[in-house]
Amino acid sequence: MTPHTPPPQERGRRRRATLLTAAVDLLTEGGFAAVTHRAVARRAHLPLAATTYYFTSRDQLLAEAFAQLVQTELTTIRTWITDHGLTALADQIATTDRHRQLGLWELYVHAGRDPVLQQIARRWTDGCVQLIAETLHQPPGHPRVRLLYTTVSTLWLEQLVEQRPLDETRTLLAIAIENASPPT
Amino acid sequence: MTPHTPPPQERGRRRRATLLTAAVDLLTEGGFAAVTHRAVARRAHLPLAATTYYFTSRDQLLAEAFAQLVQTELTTIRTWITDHGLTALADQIATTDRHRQLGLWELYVHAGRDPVLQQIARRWTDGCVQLIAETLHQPPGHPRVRLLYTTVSTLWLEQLVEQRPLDETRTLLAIAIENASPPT
DNA sequence: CCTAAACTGGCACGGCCGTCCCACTCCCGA
DNA sequence: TCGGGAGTGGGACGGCCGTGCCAGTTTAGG
Repeated sequence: MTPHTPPPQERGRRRRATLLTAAVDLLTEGGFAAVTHRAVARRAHLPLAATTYYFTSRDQLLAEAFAQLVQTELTTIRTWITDHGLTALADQIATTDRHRQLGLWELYVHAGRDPVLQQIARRWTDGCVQLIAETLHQPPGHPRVRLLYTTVSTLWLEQLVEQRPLDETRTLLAIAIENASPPT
Repeated sequence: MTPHTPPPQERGRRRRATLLTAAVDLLTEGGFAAVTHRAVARRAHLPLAATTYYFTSRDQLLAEAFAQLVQTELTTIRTWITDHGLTALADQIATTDRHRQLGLWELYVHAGRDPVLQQIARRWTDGCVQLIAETLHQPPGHPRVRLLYTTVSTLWLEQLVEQRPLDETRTLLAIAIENASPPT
């Protein structure tokens, strides 16, 4: 009857992907509550039933959207860091679409109540730590890396939510990076 | 007609407080979406219309509940730190009701989309920083304090959402506190 | 004591929600 | 070529939502 999993036919696979993208967009725009079957279908220019045809439930749709968002953001950040360096991350946060990342954090927190999402949340953290480890040329397990990540993470979220003046964030970030640099 | 503000009469003021408490409870239990007029009224053993009588809208109710939650949590943590020290904060996180704090963070992130909540979110951050400053006997503006807060904050949220093994959190927290201690 | 304001509580409207259902069309493989 | 499963789409059901309405009741203050 209903696949709810990778659909066998080409057109179906494309449709599923379209729905997922629409879900991610809505998530980033209106957050969480905006991701309804109807809204997703409308955004994807597909009939309402398509959403229940390709996804068992709204929860599954949300989970997959979260996973996709995590994936996308991680690669975006990786590119940015490669191009501009870790120190400039503060500006990246200010530059990039706030809502996009607010949606990510919204789901991240929600993951605390949902084991399925929790797994994806861990992937997000691991990915960020990994990224910082690469930048610092240190193993991901090292406390220095881990601690720098915690600082980056909070500054990031704080910037998104509270929109404090940017220069303070920049300063703190610079200090934290300095502290975390290997003694050589 | 409707006060929507501090009600003049005693009974009314009590009722309003009851509704607020009920809202906080629901927020912590089911998160965000669980705070509906009907649910709050039911929880407070009051008729549905009481919620619209004492609060202009659901948004206002949520905002006040958030403010109360922030207030409560801050004093709780202050007490804990005074009694057990900053290092033991990791155990506090594990001990205290997870859902209660998940609700707080949920609203914190949501504050990124709502200017009214944003103000309360800033109060939360400021309160935490202040707390750490007191513990370290240093001015709240000092980068050391600020940076220690970022670490504590992330470890806290991470513990709540991802439920990683506790000892790693404890270790990292200890290192961070060590780093942040004044050189003397 | 009595009147106006504060408060109560039941009710209903309109809307959006997730999900299910079913007749229909298309396209792949035998 | 043709049968059947994959895919489609329109509609409907039951439920919960926020909010407005209003006749009734209580209570403070003159």
